Amino acid sequence: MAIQQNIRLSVDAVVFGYTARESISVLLIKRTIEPFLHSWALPGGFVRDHESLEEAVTRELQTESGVHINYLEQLYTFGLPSRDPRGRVVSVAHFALVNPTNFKLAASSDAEDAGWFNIKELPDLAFDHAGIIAEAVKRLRGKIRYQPIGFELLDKKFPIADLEKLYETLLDRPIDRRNFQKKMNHLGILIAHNETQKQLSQGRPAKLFSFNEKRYFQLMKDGIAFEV
Amino acid sequence: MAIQQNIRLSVDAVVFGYTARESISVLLIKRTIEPFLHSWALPGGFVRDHESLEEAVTRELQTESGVHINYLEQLYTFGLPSRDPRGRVVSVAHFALVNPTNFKLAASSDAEDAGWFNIKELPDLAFDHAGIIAEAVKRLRGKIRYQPIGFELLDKKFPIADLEKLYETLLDRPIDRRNFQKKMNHLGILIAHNETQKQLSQGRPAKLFSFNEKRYFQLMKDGIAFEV
DNA sequence: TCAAAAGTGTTATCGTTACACCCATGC
DNA sequence: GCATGGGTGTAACGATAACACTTTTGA
Repeated sequence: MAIQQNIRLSVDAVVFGYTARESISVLLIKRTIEPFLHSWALPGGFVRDHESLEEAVTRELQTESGVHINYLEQLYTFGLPSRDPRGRVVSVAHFALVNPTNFKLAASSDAEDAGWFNIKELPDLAFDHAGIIAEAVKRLRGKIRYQPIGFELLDKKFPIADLEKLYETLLDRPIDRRNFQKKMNHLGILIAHNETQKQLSQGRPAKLFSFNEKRYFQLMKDGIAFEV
Repeated sequence: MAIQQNIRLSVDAVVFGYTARESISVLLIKRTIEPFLHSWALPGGFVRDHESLEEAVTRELQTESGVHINYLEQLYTFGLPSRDPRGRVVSVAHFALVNPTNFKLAASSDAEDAGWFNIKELPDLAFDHAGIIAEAVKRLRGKIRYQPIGFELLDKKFPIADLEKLYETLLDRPIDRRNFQKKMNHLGILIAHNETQKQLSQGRPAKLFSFNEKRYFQLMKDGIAFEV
């Protein structure tokens, strides 16, 4: 009953990182093989016979860039027959969040180079990867409406302004500091610490906060009604 | 540069239908081939070399059951190496909505039988299809929080109570009729008609409504903040 | 002492919830 | 005329939005 198929399966990952200075960035790697040799592309590769999709993504991310993944979920499967010039390759795209300050990017064997690109200044990309990133950005922007966000992207302790800037970037509009703070307090996901940020600029030093993980993950499951 | 892979790709569809009497049901077909011969399973099958994933689902649904699809989106890709006893089969599951009154189910060549099953009374299912349905139900319940729902499931004209029952079923709790109506009016997605429902039970005949499609699809894109 | 960023509270508005009586129909 | 389901409004409450002055620090 074997059905002859000529379809190969790959995985790709859209890895988002965030820093208050650099805003939201995507991890890209420079290809070392044809097609699209020397083009920027999403990290990813072919799935092996005995590994799950998630194992495949994790392996590829490890070997291509050395990131520490904080969050990983499936995004969408891209299967147009024409998306890869080598023939039929269906790719299961994934969505990942990392904190870029937690590790050094390491372009290794499979990648000529690896780097962060602001989502508003992406280079030309291999295959349909620009479309995949567009979907991932949609997902990220969408998440904000029904899940808390930030834990996987920010440092363990952070000034509340960092979180606010993250929301402002994703929503692409200004937010009232006071109301934002009130709402976060109301959600109960922030824990205040008696520490202030080491000074990196002028102005009053900011108190540091961390997430109440229990409450955070509870709300992540239950969903929130949160319009900033 | 060909990489030898022994993975086959299939598609499956979780098709939801709704009637005020029968509540939310899933379309299942009875398998005519091994493995899981004579078991109930989701409609689906292998993707052909030159068709897109969506084409593959549509084709399978057509040949296996003859449904009229009103809405189709990708759900999730299931890729555990052990999910199919025949070997490695990765399945891209889809999520579909139909109005069961629009057509007659037709079990054809590929299916011994086809039928609707209430999501609370599912039979034993082939492969990991029970898990796939569970994911689809989650998606359906989730949608209600950020998208209008009903257009693809209900008749063109319907009494508002049908829509309310749909929400009550998905939310699994009672809803206040008056507040529900006010909220729907506020959203502006309902158009009242000067017709009443043909009597099928005792009581005052209900006014019929239809959806304001333009507004409906606008809100579907923009998202809604809607807590019933 | 000035510039920069952080901390903080009140009011008005809007949306949500809770709740009960009357109306049209079939039996 | 009674049982069944449909149609409709108001008041209390809670959440959201708008808005400005004071504090701490570095230069």
